[in-house]
Amino acid sequence: MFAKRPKPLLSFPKQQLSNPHFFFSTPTTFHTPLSSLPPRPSINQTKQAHAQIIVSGLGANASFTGHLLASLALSPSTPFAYSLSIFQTIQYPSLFASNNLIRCLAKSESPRESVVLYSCILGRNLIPNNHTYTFLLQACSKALAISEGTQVHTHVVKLGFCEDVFVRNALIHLYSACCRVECSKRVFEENGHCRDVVTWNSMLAGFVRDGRIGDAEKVFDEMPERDVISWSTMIMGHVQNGQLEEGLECFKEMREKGLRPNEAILVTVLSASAQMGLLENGRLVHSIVDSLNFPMTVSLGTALVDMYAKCGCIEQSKLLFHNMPRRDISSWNAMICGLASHGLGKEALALFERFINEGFHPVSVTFIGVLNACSRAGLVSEGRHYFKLMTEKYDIELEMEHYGCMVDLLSRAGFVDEAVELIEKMQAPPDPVLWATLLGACKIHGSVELGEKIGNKLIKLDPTYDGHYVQLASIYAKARKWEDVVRVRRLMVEQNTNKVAGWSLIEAQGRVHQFVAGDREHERSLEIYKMLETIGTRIAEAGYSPKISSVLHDIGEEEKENVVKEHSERLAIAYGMLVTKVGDCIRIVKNLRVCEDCHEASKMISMVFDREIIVRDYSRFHHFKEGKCSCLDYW
DNA sequence: GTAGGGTTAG
Repeated sequence: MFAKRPKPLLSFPKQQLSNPHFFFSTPTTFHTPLSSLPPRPSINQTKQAHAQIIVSGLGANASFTGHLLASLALSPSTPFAYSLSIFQTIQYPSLFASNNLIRCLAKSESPRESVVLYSCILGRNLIPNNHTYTFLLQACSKALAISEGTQVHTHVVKLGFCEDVFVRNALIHLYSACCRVECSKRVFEENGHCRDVVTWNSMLAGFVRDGRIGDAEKVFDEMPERDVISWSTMIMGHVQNGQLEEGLECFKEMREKGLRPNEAILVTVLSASAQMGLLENGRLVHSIVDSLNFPMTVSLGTALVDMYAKCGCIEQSKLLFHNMPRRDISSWNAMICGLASHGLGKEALALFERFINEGFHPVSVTFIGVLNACSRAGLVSEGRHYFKLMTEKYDIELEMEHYGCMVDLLSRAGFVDEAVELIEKMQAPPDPVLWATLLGACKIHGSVELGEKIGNKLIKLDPTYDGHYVQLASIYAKARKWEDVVRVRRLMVEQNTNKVAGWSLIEAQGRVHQFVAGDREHERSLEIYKMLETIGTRIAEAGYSPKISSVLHDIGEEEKENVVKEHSERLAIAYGMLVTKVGDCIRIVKNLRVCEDCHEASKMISMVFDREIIVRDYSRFHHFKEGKCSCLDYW
């Protein structure tokens, strides 16, 4: 019925699309001579079959040619020009051949063209079928052509394909790809009887893509059957939306059901373990990779390198990196950044040089690793050199993170004026984080005057963030300017700021134990505090005295000591001492930076109890061993 | 005679 319409329903933006006659010009010879096409090994077999068809005189047989197109549509690397040239040899293309050409277009670089071809189908009195719409909607999704897609939807309704599960699924996918998840939901809810696992997965992916994790979970709970794609969508949904624990929990549930994960799931859960610093969990995933005989692909290898580096096992990370059968730029980036986070600056720079010598071209992230490596190891002249190199030689655009590394490097090394100059010369308005970095350096160098200026500026910029008050107050505290400490603290209370609670976690006996300062919630709290006492006595005997300048409160010295003694990482270390064997390494992850006193205490604990303690703080790793820290007190 | 959903890494 559509073919009889004088004008097609669709109003395509023709100026951007091909001439419709292009598709149905019905030439009897090839539009593009076979010999002029560049050789593509992946379609060689199809070409050979094509040649056979021509040689055997079946070139004009529409059925053979239709099948040839169908096979070309299956190959992802077929150049569209080649498929088109075959299509154009058919004098009267059937719907079958036309559908397969739409399918070829859907996979091509110009999927939007498929609507023109569709329009030609209508003009040639061919009646589209369910296959036509599946391919056409797929093409509209790829082109993010919502306007054309919506018009195609009206045709679907008029032609009565609303109950075809393939067409419905393609519609749900189209709307979610074009950020119209409410429309996806409407299609999903209409004809509710007509659903299969793909329908549910498409709706699930739609909510995930839109960040509606709650709705996605509801769909996931309600779906009558789940396949590996349902699980991978849900796990990735959690992880990509920052719900790391939920992602790991979902993975665990999947494993309990006896399902085999795919590579994407494994990479995602490795990433979640890495972000949380959960070494035991990461190791478990690694053992699954091995036991299921997954090949060590670039993605899996990179995820493992990243996980071990972020969980404190830099040696294991290096070993895996060097044994990777193949690496890509991300593998190198992960390794360079990993080395940098462990303070192995020189090693990171040496690896970067090897990377260049092997012919790789660095990207923005590579330089974040390189500049971080310089900053964490105090390599000032190297930092200046690479900062220049990235723009002048590699033409990489400077981003806020690069400035962040440079400001940190310069100001911490004492070149505060140079850092200020760098910020002031920036073309884009500087992120307050840059000033906050400078403020941190002012604390290290005891620059009260500049710190005061920057601190007040930051407080004015964001009066609700407590971090700026804390930093400024600790600058005053270090200078023993208690009146100012009290004033800033009072201001902080008056402004009703949002306090970021500090926490530390430790994995032990298959569980994650998280502590906050002064925490008494843990089931073994009494023993933990007893252990804290023992630790305190033993390290005091060895010559430790508390560094309490980081304590804000205008309280007595003794009380200050108690406050730092109960910092979250002390509680985590004490718990670690309770539950691990003598000589075992204790691994802690915390969300804030290590305070000066805890850093000193950790060094002493490592010596007195002969324990290696590895702390991942907000910005880097600290390996405490035999009374020393890998950061050499430079952090 | 043709079909669909999910790809990770600082």
